[in-house]
Amino acid sequence: MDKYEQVIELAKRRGFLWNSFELYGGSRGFYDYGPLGSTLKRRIEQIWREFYVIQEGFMEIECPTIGIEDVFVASGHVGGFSDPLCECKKCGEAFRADHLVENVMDAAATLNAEQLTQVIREKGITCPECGGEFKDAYEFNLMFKTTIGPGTGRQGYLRPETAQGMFVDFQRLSRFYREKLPFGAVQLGKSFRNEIAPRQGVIRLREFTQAECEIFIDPRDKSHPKFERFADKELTLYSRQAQEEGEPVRMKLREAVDQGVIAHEFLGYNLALTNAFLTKIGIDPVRLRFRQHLKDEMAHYAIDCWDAEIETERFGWVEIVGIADRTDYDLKAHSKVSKTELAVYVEYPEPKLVTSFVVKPNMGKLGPIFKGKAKAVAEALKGLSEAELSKEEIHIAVAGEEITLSSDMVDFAEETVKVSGESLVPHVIEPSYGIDRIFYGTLEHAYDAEDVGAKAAESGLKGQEELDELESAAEEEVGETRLVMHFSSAVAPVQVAVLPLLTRKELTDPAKAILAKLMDKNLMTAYDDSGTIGRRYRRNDEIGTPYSITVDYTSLEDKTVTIRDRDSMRQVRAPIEGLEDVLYDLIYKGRSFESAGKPFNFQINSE
RNA sequence: GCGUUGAUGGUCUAGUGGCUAUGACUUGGGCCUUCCAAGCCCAAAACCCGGGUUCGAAUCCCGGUCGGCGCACCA
Repeated sequence: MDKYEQVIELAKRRGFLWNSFELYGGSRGFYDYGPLGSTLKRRIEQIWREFYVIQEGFMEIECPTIGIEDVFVASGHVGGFSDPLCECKKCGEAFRADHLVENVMDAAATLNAEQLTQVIREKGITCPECGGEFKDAYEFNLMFKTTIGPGTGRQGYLRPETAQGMFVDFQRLSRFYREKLPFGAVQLGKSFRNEIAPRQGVIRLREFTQAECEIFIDPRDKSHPKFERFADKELTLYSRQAQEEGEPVRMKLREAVDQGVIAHEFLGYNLALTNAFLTKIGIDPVRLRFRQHLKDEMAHYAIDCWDAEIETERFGWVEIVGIADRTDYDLKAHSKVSKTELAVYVEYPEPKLVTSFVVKPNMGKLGPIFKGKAKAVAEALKGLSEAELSKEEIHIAVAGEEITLSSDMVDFAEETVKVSGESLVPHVIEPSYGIDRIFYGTLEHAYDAEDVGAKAAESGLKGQEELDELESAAEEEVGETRLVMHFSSAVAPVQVAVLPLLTRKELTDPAKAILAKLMDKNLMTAYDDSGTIGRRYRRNDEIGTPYSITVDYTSLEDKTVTIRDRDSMRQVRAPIEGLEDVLYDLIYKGRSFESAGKPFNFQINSE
């Protein structure tokens, strides 16, 4: 079993991830999040909200998952999100029809399926695999189609990304933020893509969760007001140049922006923010890098684009976040299709006085004389210089006809107007997170099958004598292993387990009382009194419960319990009084485990 | 979508054209247990779906579904 299999096996068994519709044989590209998975995912999303909504101030909106056609015409998904496919009659192999045609003509990408079929027929293109003939080409659109309303209804699509919601709501958002750049909004939710062949479990789904943020910024100024926060932060950058050399480089953010590796501060800040988020939820920094899109893989309108990638054992480096400067492409596209100006008015620091030469044809006189031609005459006048307009008789040519006008038919003057600002189409910085992939990443990076003997020794839980025994035993056979999910306590689905040492009423009663206290503190708590204490610790290790509380007979005497730390397996003894606050601080405030109580050195009994 | 390969309790697995289909772990009930899984007793739980061949199919054949891999695809 490779690591992916091990992680998926555990995830399935323990209620993190299940294949959807298993009862009926399943369906590819869909996964259920079980009780623990759902909780873990929600915690990840909640931390994401802390970063983007609370810290950055980009409020969350919620738009329908079904969109109308216009939206995706504007976004380019109707036209561009489909691939023309073409299958060989003989061997059945499928090819991109436009790729087949590319060699014999230019602009193959602009043709539709019908046209492509025609070209393939005319040019006699055959299967590169077997030389067979091709069937007709057809469009495979990656969007799920549906019908809105009864009957023929209106064509609708399940959204292939959440981003469009923020673009469509741009005007409303702009007013909400009192028309002051930069502003942004986020959306967390489901998106849908009818993948041709989804694989790799949760890495490529047909229904998946995105967390996207669209930040609208002033195109003339891409500095970031909080840049200093991360300026000295070192990131692993796999820039275009680094990719040529084959080795990512560690670089401080300031250097990267100064040297032009990252296009500008705003993008750089967002790389660092992503780095901070991913690290916080437990992505291993060593297995995290930022890879720059190569020129030819970047959308034509984008200025710069970086993917956060994590290393997985089976799939190698997997993209989990895309951070792009999408310029004004999206707003302009929606502006064009909706015929609405999508821009903000930006005031200058000082109003500008703009002097210009203004020509005002006197339409009251031109109209009756020139009738239908009056407009053309007026336009011609606007093109004249001051010197020409100053003459007694003004000569112009309209549609090849010489026309002479008297000077009273036009006024002109040097005019100075005060301009206090201008309309700007903002640029968009877009961090786009694939939550399901991030979810898998936290599972794989948290997963560990560790040697218990070695771990116990490391944590000082074994005596020297036993250690020696262990060493000689280790040569013979592999020691006992325990499966541990080293979730950061911020995302762990179960935060505390309460375990009476023995299943006896005098211990279970106070244990249940403690459970109630912890629940009151809003901690996700589990109670378990079945089997031996060791088994229960292991069970909780497997689901990544960071802390376990054990009630023993000493508890009855001095009102203390032990707290066990999942990773080190060490224990401290702490008073029951105030225990909920101690745990809250351990989980949310980064309080050190050693400070939580007095050391409780119970040596593991190897009997 | 094409090719290839697989599918047995919750998990991992044994197995053969033929009686009540292995085993381990897990789970539940009980016993025992004063801090790190595998002690004892009891119990629950499976041959992916449909068709065919056959006296008889979980086993052989065909199709489907799902999983792995390769090709293609991958905002």
